[in-house]
Amino acid sequence: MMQESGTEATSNGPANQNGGTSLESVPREGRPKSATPSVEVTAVDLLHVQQHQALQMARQILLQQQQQQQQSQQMQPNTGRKSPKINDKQQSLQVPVSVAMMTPQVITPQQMQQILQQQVLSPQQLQVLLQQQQALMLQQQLQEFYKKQQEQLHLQLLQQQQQQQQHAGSKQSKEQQVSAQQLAFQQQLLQVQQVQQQHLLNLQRQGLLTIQPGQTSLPLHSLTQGMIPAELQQLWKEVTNAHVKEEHNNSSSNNGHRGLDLSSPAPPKNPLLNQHVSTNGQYMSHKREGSTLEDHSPHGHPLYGHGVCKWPGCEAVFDDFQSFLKHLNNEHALDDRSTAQCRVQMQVVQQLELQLAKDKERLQAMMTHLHVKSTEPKATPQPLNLVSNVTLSKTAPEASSPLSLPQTPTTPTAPLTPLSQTHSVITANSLHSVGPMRRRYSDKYNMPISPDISQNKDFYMNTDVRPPFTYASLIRQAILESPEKQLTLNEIYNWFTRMFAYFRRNAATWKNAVRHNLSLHKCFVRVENVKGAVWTVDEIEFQKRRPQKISGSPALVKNIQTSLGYGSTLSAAFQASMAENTTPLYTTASTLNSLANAIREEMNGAMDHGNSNGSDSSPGRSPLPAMHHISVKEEPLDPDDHEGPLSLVTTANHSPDFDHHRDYDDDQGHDDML
DNA sequence: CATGTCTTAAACAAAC
DNA sequence: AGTTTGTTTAAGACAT
Repeated sequence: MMQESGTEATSNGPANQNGGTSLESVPREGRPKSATPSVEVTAVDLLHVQQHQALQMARQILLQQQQQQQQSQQMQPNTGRKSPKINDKQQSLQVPVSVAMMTPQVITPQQMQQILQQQVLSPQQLQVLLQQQQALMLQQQLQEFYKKQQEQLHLQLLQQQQQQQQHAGSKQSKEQQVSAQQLAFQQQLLQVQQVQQQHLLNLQRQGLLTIQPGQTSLPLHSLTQGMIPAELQQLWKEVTNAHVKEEHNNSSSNNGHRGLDLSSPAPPKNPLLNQHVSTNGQYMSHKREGSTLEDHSPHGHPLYGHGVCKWPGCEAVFDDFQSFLKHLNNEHALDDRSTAQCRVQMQVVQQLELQLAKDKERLQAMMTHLHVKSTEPKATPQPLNLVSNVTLSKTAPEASSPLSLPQTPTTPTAPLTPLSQTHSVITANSLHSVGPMRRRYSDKYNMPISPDISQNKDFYMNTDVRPPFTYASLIRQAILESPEKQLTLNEIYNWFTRMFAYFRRNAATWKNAVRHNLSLHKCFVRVENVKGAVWTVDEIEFQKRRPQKISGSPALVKNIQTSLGYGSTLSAAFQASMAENTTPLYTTASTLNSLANAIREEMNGAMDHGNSNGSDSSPGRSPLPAMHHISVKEEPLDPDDHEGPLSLVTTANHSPDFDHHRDYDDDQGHDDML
């Protein structure tokens, strides 16, 4: 119980950190409040701040790129591809002012275009950026709309008052008119509020905005804060007024005009956009269901749903479709505003499509890359194998050549891409996500981690990521990397900390684990020494301890191959170690083990690793309780002595005094070595 | 669901 | 007396 929580805590900690340092970090974290202009922290403010952050980032990147570009193409007027505005970008970057929007947060289409084209942002970032842009634009339109409404309302009220005062007893008709107008405005106001609320809700659902439920109520005041009435009014006029005839163009280009609509909050009307968004990325789901609803509307008009006009910012309510159509024709006809909206929307869609295309492309590239790699994995491991050559003892065949080299464990080989994998299956797993740790293990069971380790050496050395290998694998690697294939506990510790940034923390935990593993696994053989003891690896045991699942996996083949070529390699290793250690009795003992095991291995041949062997391997190791304190674990008194090979091993090094005496003498003899 | 592996935690003991 | 090194046991998470 306690352990569990503790476990989770420790394991989560690192995971989180990883997330934070890596891509996951979307602009939602802590950010300075200074960005918020208004005093009270409202939902809108929060939104702004978030957006601001994201945009800030994007802008910075853009700026940098701009500078670079400028440097490269300094005096060139505008080679700009599309618009001549490119020159202005520098400006607009710092104070971006899009046509209809005034707040600095908005990224101009050009900027967006650039971001997209240059792919300076990750897909996720882009996603967020786009979403936020949309949200922001909506927000702004809402602001403007509301502002305008308020002002008009004010005006109306004033007028009304004046009129009332002046013509105290004037005609009712006039009064009625006025009050009717008033009512209309109030209604509109209400609508706006609704729209806004919906919008906010949507934002919340999208994760763009995180506020407590209670806060959802509209901070209308804040919306109007800091706005310049005149400008707003004008803008609003531009955007809202103007009625002409045919809205058909719009409906025909229907898909195009909706991104920034005020009505976006309302259930979606534009399936296309939704599609894009959803195809594109992760945030969607939310408005999906809604869209189908609108089919209810008799004619399935995309701008009409639930008796509400869904034209951006309209939300007028209609009892029947006819009146809606009429309204549509009258209110939302072809004019500057509409076209402008359409244009903007088109751009949005374009960008989304562009992004989608890019992402698709990228995905394709990734897939092909990984595929290719999986087919020709050999290419990578070899050059990198300087370090892992020790691995040879296991991955015999290829290693034979590097064997001659004295390993240089410490030299940081220049690995390829850090994330490249030897075992490149294209599963999400193989992208060994930085996140959670253990789950990946099943794979690595089968695989020779060594190449992977060496390939990603730099990566693991510098990144606080938990390596996807078991302690046993790592320990083995550490030991095998050592010149003498033996390490003291402390040296193992050091290897861990040296090779993995991850193991520079929580020392108590992982050290305990290391010790535990050393003791637990038969494959680690402790050889005593004056100074204490060194640990060696019994390759055979190591191999033995994880056969089952191998079936089918390429690793299996490799393993089998390995085992076949084993004898020679091992003997080579043996020779090497012998050469290094002049008369190391203890070494001899352990190596002897290996050798014997190797022989046994060869005898058993390929089937050894398969399943047939399961019978002898597993029983062999478990029932050996007694002889733990003996320096060489190879239990001489193995109950099931059936296995010929094993008994062979046993005979080779078992005699009790062999251990003790020898240890003694050896130690002294070996001190120099150590 | 049973089983095996891996990890983490922790108690203990012997050696340093 | 405190630390290191080893050994064990227990238990939870995962994968098969």
